[in-house]
Amino acid sequence: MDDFIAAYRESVARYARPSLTVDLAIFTVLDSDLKVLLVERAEPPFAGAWALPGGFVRVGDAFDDQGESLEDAARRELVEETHLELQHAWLEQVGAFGDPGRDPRMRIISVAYTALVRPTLAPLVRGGSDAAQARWVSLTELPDLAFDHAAILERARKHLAGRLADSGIAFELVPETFTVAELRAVWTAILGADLDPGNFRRRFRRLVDDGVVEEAPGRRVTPTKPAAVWRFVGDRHG
Amino acid sequence: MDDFIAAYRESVARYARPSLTVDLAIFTVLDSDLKVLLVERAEPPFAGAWALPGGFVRVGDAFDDQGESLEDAARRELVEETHLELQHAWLEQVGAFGDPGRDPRMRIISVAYTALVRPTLAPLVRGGSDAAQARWVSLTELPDLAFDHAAILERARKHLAGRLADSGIAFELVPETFTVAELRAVWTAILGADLDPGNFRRRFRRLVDDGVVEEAPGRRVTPTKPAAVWRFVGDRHG
DNA sequence: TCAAAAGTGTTTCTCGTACACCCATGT
DNA sequence: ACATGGGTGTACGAGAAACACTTTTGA
Repeated sequence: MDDFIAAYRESVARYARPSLTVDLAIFTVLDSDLKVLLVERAEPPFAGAWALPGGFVRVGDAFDDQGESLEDAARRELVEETHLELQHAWLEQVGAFGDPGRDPRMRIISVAYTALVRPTLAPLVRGGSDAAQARWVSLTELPDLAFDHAAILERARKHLAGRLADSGIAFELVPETFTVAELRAVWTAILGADLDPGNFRRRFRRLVDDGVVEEAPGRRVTPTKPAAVWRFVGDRHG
Repeated sequence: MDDFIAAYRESVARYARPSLTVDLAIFTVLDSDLKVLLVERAEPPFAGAWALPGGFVRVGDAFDDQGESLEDAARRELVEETHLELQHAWLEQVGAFGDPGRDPRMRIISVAYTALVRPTLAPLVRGGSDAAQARWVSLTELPDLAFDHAAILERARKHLAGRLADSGIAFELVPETFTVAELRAVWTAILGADLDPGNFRRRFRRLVDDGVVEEAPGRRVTPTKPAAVWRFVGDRHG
């Protein structure tokens, strides 16, 4: 069997190989507005331009160590680029982007991931070592992005919107306890469209009936009538 | 600028590169049953086992030629593996699969695509040159698959089901002209659940009202009451 | 005339949408 | 007391689901 493997490594080696990266569309919601984490590139190509954080995947060819998985690479980059404890943050693959010419240096395949960061943690991101700076940018005021990152970001945003209704991702973007209005703000930010407060409340009540959320002690301090506070029940990765 | 590129090709070359393939989940509907095209592997690893058709992506590092795009590679494999004129078949990316160890030879990243073949063409597939044989296999009687192709196939099937309602893919799996019952058979095959004939007919009528389908001349020859025949209007890639 | 499938109608329930309205509270 | 946002009620319509029913054909 090892003979076969050795022989085939030889034969397969004839095919040229691309470089492999992961790029991350890391979202949060601040001020009822969907924002994405961008880094300013310090080095060419596209030095000085804004880009999605990302990096090369650690790849090996040893029989017993072929390197890290794509998702592990994405999580590693997520932690490195934010300097936060986000090992358990929600993260999902968006797809592969590999058009020739997308990186002028060489053929690079990028596997894109989307991740979510709680707004309570969002202000604490410090930026990675290899990037000049990192910044939360509203999707409504995006600068020109390096490479094909504008396309990646657009696909990531659609991916997120598509998963909103049938997964618990909205709960990833509110504090541990939250009000109905706060959750609705997340939905409107992701969908980019207003939702009727009354109708949203009814959907919310269904979640309560199903045991998905439960009332939490305490109330929000507000300049007006204080809203009830709720908590998400169960693992957030529905 | 070329200096930069040269310098960075050098620096980036430090990162090991994986091999890159595309794998295809090619579906059709035969006898009201969703089937996928499998090939019997002629060579190790997994010689003799069934697998999804696929192959290496042509990758280059020349400044002016970085090789073919992922989708081009998928289309090329689609034609090569079926020996049919399917350059314009419906085809969509499912995602990237790159777990270490998924191929025992070496680190290989596979970008999975789903494609659809019209049932009228399905019996004509001859199989690729590198595979022992190709066969349409019902999803209900799948053999063990090579590599992680079982996982890829499952994701592809879900991708298909998710796109059924909001895209015109069902029309890709019926002849140019079709009856309501034939289209319903495609839906039930993809969803794996029965649909009420009456309710489906009403949904269908809505499509007629919206101008998505129109009546076509002729009737089906059947042993019983002949059904009206319809035609899809507009480009099929909604 | 009979089976089989095409095609229609009806009833019920759920859910989205729009919108009016009451209620509680901090200022 | 009053503005503000929390929270409730209602009415309409689209559409899913279940199912009975009529119609049209070939055998």
